[in-house]
Amino acid sequence: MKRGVSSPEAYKLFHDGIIVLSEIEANGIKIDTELLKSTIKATADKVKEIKEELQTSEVWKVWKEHYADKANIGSGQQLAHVLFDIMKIKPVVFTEKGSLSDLGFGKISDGLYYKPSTSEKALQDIDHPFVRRLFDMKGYEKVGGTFLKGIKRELVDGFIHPFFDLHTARTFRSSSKFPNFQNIPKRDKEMAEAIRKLFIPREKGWHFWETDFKGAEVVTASCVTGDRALRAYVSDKNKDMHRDTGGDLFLLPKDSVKGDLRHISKNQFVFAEFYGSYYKLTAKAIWDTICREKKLFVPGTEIHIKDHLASKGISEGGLFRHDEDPEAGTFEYHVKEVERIFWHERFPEYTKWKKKWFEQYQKEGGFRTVTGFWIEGPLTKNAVLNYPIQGPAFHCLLWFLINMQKWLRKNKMRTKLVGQIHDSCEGNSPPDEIQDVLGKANELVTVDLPKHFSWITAPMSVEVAVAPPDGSWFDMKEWKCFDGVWKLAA
DNA sequence: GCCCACCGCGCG
DNA sequence: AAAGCGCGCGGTGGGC
Repeated sequence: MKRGVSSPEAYKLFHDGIIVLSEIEANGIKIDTELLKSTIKATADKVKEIKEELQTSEVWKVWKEHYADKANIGSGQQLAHVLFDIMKIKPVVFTEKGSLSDLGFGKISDGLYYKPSTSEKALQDIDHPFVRRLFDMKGYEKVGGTFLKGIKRELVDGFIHPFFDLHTARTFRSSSKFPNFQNIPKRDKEMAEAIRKLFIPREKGWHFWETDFKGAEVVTASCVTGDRALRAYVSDKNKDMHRDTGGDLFLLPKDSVKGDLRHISKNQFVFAEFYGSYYKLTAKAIWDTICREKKLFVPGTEIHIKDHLASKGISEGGLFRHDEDPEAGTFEYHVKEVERIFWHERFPEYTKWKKKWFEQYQKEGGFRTVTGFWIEGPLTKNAVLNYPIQGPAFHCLLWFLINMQKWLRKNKMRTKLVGQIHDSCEGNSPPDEIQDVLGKANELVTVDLPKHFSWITAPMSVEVAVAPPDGSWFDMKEWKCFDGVWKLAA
């Protein structure tokens, strides 16, 4: 295939893909409008209640004295001034862009200074009731202002019809808007419940369901890079790279790494490294976490992980300065070694691929994904190494949507696809179709997909979640297949 | 009143 | 040299 042009296969995937996405848009997704109304009210009340409470605080008094009728509790700039100038709290995190002669922290160049950040993460160590409560309020404002308001605005006859675009993402992923269906709260349980309860099956007695690709990007990375160790990890359910890497990070036997420690290893080291982070950033994030969390114990004991590391000679985090080498005996120094093991001993073939792939990009000015898309132009190194994985992982889902829709039509099913989130598909089914639909989903992913994409050289699998009849998106529980019958996993 | 950059934050 | 990838959206605040 000619460089500079996407392949006919890539074109066909997006051609068929945009049609199925338009059908999903037209289907739309049903909203519990009565619950929407009451949730909007409850959220607004909560915001009002907390705001009034905040306005009785000493901090607000100071704030008011300085800004008078210009005082705005939603202004980050004002908050920064109150906390860091008036109250003399020492800022530790700064925003990306500078400001001309602003607050005078950390000079960038003449007259240009970094601004202290007022994000929740930046302020998490300020143990002040006003600050804590302020972020409670911001949470409810986010729910009400972005999600509830967005749903209400787009409501048509009790349905919303989020758009799914294929022309915006540089990686050849999709995006969604009006409202964005791909950023509905999930991790924060209270937020998740407030919003996901609103999404209900389109007909009485039907199921709301979701199929997810298991580890979509990791499996794709193993195929794209050809790293055999990574392929072994995603192919064998008894192997676990987050656990093994956690053993290195926390100086524990691999078998003992589970729960929170595994979670930290996975999200703050393994995934961060795959996205191109490096030891100073990952070490700092992990050290901050273990200093903050009082209940992080060596599994099966009451020894805090920090004390455990101290017993191994690591009692300092380090300076985490990008212009200085870490000092021996610090956590930063230790993570540097864990990083070396990760890339040079655990995944050496991935490392070779990264080097080769980036050099190839520098020579050609572009590259082609395994799915045939041509990507070119000025890109950062991390982008060059991430795009060829992020795109194809989504293309697996897009192929799934196309072929699921084809099968539904051919068999005159009543089941409807109602949404898509990068590696998951949401649908609604009558009870008499749910078994066939889940069976077909499983077959498409495990059998048909690897036949279609010859680059898939590691097993793809689905995870399935289903709500009881009339249950909402929030009410879904994991289902598994037992002797050919899909049912509640537990 | 409109536009824009920036920040912050929700998701994968 | 770069330093965590990809999105959409709401609010603030400055400029016109």
